[in-house]
Amino acid sequence: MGHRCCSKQKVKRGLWSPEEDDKLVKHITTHGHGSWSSVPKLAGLQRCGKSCRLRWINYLRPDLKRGSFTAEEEQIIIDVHRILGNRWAQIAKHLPGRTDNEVKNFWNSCIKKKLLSQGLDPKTHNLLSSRQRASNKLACKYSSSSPSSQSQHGSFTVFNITSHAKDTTTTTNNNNNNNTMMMNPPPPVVTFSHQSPNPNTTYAQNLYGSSMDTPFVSSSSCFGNMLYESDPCIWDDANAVVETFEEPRVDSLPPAPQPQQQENDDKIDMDCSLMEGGTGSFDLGLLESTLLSAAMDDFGWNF
DNA sequence: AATCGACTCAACCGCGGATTG
DNA sequence: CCAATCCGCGGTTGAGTCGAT
Repeated sequence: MGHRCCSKQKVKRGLWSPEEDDKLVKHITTHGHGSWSSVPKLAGLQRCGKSCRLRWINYLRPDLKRGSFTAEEEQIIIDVHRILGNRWAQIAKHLPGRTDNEVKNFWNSCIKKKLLSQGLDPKTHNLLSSRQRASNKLACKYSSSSPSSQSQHGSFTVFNITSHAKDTTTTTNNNNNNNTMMMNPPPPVVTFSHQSPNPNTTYAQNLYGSSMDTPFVSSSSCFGNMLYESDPCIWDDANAVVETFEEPRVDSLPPAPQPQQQENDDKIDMDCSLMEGGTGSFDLGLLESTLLSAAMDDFGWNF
């Protein structure tokens, strides 16, 4: 076995020792990482480049924020995951100081269970069928007694959110003197004002509440045009949604697109339920900034 | 005190896309 | 073009930890 990148070398595996960390930090802070495959040799480490890269990105980077996720961060993860699916690296870009690995772990250990306990499918964010919910009762039971942060903010809603993309011109990049140390540009800052949801309010009511008095198409079209002009393929599916959209009955919610499929198709699809309450309970600012930044990454746009 | 099961999270693996020769 | 290599990503694993019994 062994990594392809370092199959010829004898490499150490497993947890990193403080000495190894020290070597890696010293090397990267003085020389930058350059080519990761050459880092182990230059830094005097018996590790493969891949392992060094991972250690640096997930643990040693100076701009990492340690500690547990805040309620705000958690909400951002849920919202962006709803849009992008399991694109952890993209999601992490909305959380300065957090890594994709951290976000992924947090999702798998906490958020997933919390969504299940809310009767929501963590993949689609849609309401689980009664059968699925029944099979998840165990998870609910677990989750309700979970010591995780949920107790701090009670039940949450994916929808009762307002968000505003803020000034994105503020830059935090202070590593200009070493381009190998450059961090990602700061993501759009997104703020939320949480509303305390009524725990008795059903998901479906949130999703297609009677407040939706603005036609779906018009509420989304301004945003749609923006991306459509840039890349029509993004909106292939969305158009399909628009064409087939009709106000669903509570018991026949349309399935949200599967994140996996989205990835395979390399498209950014949008769940029509996302457009719920086009009149305001979901602020398009977040959606806009998220999709736009994802699109910029996917298509290599630079402004 | 010992055991066990659940949970967390750092690290690894394999894959696919990009780059290079 | 094509093969080799590099890089980044998402999925998975397993050692360590913690709480319940």
